[in-house]
Amino acid sequence: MADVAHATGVSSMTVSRAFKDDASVSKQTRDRIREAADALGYVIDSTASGLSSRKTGFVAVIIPSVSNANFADTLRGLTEGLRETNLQILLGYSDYDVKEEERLVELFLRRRPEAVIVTGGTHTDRCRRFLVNAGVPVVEMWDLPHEPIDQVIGFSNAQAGRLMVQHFVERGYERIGFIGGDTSRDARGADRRAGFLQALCDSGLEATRLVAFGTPPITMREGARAMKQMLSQWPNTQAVMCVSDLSAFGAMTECQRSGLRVPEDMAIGGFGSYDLSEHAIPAITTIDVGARNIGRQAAMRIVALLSSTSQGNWEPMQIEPELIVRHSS
Amino acid sequence: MADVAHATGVSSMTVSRAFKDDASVSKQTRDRIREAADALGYVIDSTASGLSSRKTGFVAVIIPSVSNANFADTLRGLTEGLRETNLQILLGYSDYDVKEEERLVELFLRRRPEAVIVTGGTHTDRCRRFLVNAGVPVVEMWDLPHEPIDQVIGFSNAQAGRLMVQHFVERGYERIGFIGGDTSRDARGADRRAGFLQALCDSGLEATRLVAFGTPPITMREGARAMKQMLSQWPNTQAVMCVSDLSAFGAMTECQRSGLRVPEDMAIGGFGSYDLSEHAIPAITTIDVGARNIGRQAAMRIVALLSSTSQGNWEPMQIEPELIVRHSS
DNA sequence: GCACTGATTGTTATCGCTACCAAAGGGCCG
DNA sequence: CGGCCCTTTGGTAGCGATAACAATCAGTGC
Repeated sequence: MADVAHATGVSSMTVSRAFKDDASVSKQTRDRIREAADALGYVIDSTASGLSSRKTGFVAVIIPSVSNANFADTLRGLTEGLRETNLQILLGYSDYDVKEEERLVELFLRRRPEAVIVTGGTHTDRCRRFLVNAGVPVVEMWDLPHEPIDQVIGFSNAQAGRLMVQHFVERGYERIGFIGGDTSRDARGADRRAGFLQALCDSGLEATRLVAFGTPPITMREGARAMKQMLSQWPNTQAVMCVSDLSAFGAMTECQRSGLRVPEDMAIGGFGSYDLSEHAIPAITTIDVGARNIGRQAAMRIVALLSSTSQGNWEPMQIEPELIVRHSS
Repeated sequence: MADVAHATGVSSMTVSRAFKDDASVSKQTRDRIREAADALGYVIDSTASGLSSRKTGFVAVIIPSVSNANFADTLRGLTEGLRETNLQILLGYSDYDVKEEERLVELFLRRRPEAVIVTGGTHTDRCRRFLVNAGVPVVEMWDLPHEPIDQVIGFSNAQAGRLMVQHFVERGYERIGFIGGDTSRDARGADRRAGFLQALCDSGLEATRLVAFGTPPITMREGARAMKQMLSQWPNTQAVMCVSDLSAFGAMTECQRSGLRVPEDMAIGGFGSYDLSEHAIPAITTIDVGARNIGRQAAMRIVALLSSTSQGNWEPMQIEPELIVRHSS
C-alpha cells in the first residue's frame, strides 16, 4: 500500500480510502490511485483491514451437506442475498454431525465473522456456548428450535410429516409407512418422522411401518433398499413417505423393478421438492419448503441486523411447508 | 489473549504457543492455558495471527456451481484432502461466468490465500493476470488448458465426447445427436461437444444434429425440451449424447412421454456419473471422471506444494474419463 | 476582508498476534 | 564443578491496514 501511495504521491491513508466505497476522496484522486494499484498489481489485504477495522466481512455458514440440493439452494439464496453487500460467505458442512458442527463453529469464530448461520437447532453444549458468546448475530435455519439462540428462519419439520399423512388419508390410504435414515444424526429427518407418526395416531391408523436405513443423508440406493425391506416386511403397504425426494425416487424405482405400479399398488411421497421429483415418471408428490427463500431471508435478516439503524424485535420467521401433489400418490 | 496470559500467569507469547501444534510448550502449561481460555471464552483470532505470520490458512476454491453434484463431489474430495491440515476452504461459485470468476478471484486474493484452485482453463485476461501474480500455487482443474497457469489436475472433455461416439458407433447407431446448453459460457461443455463432433466426422457420420438449449448448467427441464426439439427436427435420430446426466434424464423422460422406448427407439448417453443415472429406469449410460478424486488430488498437490520440502516437477495430472455402459444405449 | 463551512488529505496510534532473539533453568558429561 | 545442550519462557518489534483527529484549502455570506 505504501508503494501505491508513493507512486501516486499521496499518503497511504488516502490509498486506503480510495478502496472504500463510502470514503471521501475526490473522484480524480481515486481513479489515479486505482490505476496505479492495477499497474503495480496491488491487491488490498483484507486480513490487515479486518484487524484494524474489526470488520472482517465474513458470514460463517454451516450446512449439513453440499451434495444435497436443498442446502445448495439455501446457499444460493444466501449468496444472492449477500451479493450486493460486502459480506462474504465462509462455508462449512457438518455431514449431519453435531460434533463436526462444533469443530467448524470454533474454527470459524477464529475468523471473527460478523454473523453466524447454522442449520437446525440441535447443537452440542460446547457449540451452543460458542454461539451464545459469539457476540454477533446467530441465525438458526431449517428448523424451529424450542430454545432459539438468537434469530430463527425455519419451518416445522413435524408439520411436513403431518401434511403428507393428511394427504395420504384424503386419498384413502390406510396402511402407511415411512422410510428414513438413522434418526440419531439427522434431527430434522427425525422431526419429520415424529410428525408423521403423530398424525397417523391422530387419524387412528397403525403407525408401525418404519424403515430406517443408512446414515443420513440417505441416497437413492438406500431408498431402494429400504423399500425392498418395507415390501418384504409389510407387503400390503399402500403408501410410503420418504424422508427426502432422493430416497423417494430410489424407493419408487424399486417398486417399478418389482412390478408394482405407482401409485396404484404403492403411493410414494417425498420431501424437498427436488427437480428430480417433478421430472420422474410418474412425478413424485413432495413437500416444498422454499429452500432458496430460507437462504434469502436469512441473508436479509443478517443485513438488517448489521445495519445498526434497524432496531426491530426479531421474531422467529416461520415458513409454511407446502404440499405439492403429483402423480405418485 | 493478554487476559488469558494474565489468568495463567504466563506471557502472551506462551499463550500464543499453546495454540500452535508444533510449538515448544510444556504439556502442563499448555493444558493450563487451554483450560483458562475455555473458561474465559477466549477464541484465538486468526485475522491477527494471519497478519503476523503471513499464513492465513485459506485455500481459495472457485467452482461453477454448487447445485451440480459433480462439483459438489469435487468439493467433498477437496475438503477430505484438507481435513487433517490446518487449511480452510474459501469457496465461491462463478455460475459458469468468467467475469464472475474474475470478481471472485480478486475478492479472494484480498484474503491472502495460500493457494488458489479454479475450475477450467478459460479466464478473462485480468483474471489470468491476477492468478499469475498471486504468488501462491494455482491449480486449474476439470480441464487440460493449452497454456496452464501453474498446476493442472484435469481431463480432456473432448475425449469424453469421443468416448461416447465410439460407444454409439459400436452399438451400430448412425444418426447421432448432441444436446447441450449455450456453448458461449460453458467451455467444458463446448469441449465435449467439439470432441463429439470430431469423432462423428472421423467415423464418416453426419454431424448436424445439435440442439443447444438454455444457459448452462442445463437442467432436466431443458434436457426434455431439447429432446422435444430434436425429435421434431430430426425424427429419425437413433442416439443422443447429453452434456450432463441431468439433461440426459430429462431427455429420456421426454422420450418415454412420447412413447419412445429407450434404448430401442432412442439411445441416450449422459455425462458425469450422477447417482441418478444409475437408478433411473433404464439406467443411463454415462461417463465418469471421478469428480471426488479430482478434488482429492488437487488437495494433495496443494499440501505437497506448501510443505516446502517437496521439490518435484509437477506435470499436469491427466485423468482418464471412463465410459460406463448401462441400459439406455 | 474575515470568520465559517465543507471537502479533501495527512499524522499518529493502535488492532491482536507471531517472528526473532535472548535468557533462564535443569540435566549430563568430563 | 564448569561448560554445554536442550527445553521452556519472556521481551520487542512489526505484520498492513484503519480510526480518530488535525490540517489544509477553496468557496461563501456578510
